[in-house]
Amino acid sequence: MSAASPAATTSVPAPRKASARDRLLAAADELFYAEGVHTVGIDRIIERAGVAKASLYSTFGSKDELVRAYLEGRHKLRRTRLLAGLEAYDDPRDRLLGVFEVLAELSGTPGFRGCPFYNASAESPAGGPVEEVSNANRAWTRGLFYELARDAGARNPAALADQLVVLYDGASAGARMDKNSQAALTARGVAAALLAAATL
Amino acid sequence: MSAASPAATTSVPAPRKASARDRLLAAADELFYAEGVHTVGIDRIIERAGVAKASLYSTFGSKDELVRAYLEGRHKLRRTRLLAGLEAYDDPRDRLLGVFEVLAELSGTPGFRGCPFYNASAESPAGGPVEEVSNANRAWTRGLFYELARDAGARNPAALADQLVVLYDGASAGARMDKNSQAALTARGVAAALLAAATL
DNA sequence: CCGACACTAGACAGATCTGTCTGGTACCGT
DNA sequence: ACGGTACCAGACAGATCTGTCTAGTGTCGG
Repeated sequence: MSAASPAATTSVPAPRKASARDRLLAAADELFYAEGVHTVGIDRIIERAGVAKASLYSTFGSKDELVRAYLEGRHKLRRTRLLAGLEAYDDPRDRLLGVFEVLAELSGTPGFRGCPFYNASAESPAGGPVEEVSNANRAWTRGLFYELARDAGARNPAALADQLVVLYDGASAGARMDKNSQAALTARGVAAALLAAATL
Repeated sequence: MSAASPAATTSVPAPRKASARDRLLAAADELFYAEGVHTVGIDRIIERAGVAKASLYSTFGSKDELVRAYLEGRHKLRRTRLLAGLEAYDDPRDRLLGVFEVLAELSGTPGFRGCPFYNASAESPAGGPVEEVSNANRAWTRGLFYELARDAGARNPAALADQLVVLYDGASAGARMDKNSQAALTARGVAAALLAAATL
């Protein structure tokens, strides 16, 4: 340990500068999401990341695995963002509707282009890594809605979760296609009505 | 009418064999929808269509224009299928819900892969032909829901149409991602509840 | 000081993509 | 019989894609 010089340390975790891996993931995230995984070539990614091509292939092995890593990053980010957004609410009903508020905020930001999993899936063959991560993401979303529906006292939380998933998917797709975040608020309104009816 | 010899005629409209244009469109429709517009190359299309490359370029001019023609064909087909499906119902309420039944049937067929416009849009740059045709298709859908909502006696047909669009988008996306047409029936159920509430 | 390590720069191979061009065939109406 | 039209088969050009390989740089622990 010792360490005479200043900032001597960060013994294990953090390199002094963003690692090639992190810069690659950041560049892939921006470009893949904005333009599609198939449209964006390796060369564009390494150029934006300022990284050598050999580093990409020694780190990820193939473009497919970089795409998987990109989607896994999106999955993790989405979970933390959503859970953090729900912390603002105490009432179970507000927490459930809060999912749509997080989506409304997100879908109003300039670069919003819909669900990254659906987008990648639309241009990827079935059975690949994209489908795997997408399935995990969808299962997590449905589980979240199930728990929120149960906590809010829904009589049939599984049925309500199915309905909420439809609303969520529709709001995301609609906001993307119509370039307008209104769909998320519309979905929120419907969700509120469904919840009220499910807890009579 | 008449027709002495078998297949004697079809005077003007139909050539004795499917034209190169029609075979190209049929091949493009299958391949683009199943695998994505960017994944499928020109060579695969002309091979499946049994058509020379020169015929493709003299007919459509570019791949982009072939993609536009593919989506325009989908748009037209979707309109006729939907309107034909709604003819089965008289009651305005049934007609409105019939949209979701047509979707349920369609999303249960083997090759279903979600909305062709969304899928193409996910891998195409903004401002191109894909966006144009997509916008036309979405405007038509929303208009249809508006008319159905109005005919069914909704107090605020525009607001109800917005909700129905969200449900429709969500059902389509969910059926694609979960490989299961249940989402359309879930959406139908929600739509029925919304319609009931909107016509109290 | 030195060897391991992480990384950079870029040439290269091989495949694949869009789009063009040449040359030839079959059928059409006149 | 003939010119036009529609079409086919495939070579070709030029760009772009993924992935590999060589060679060199800088840094760090021991």
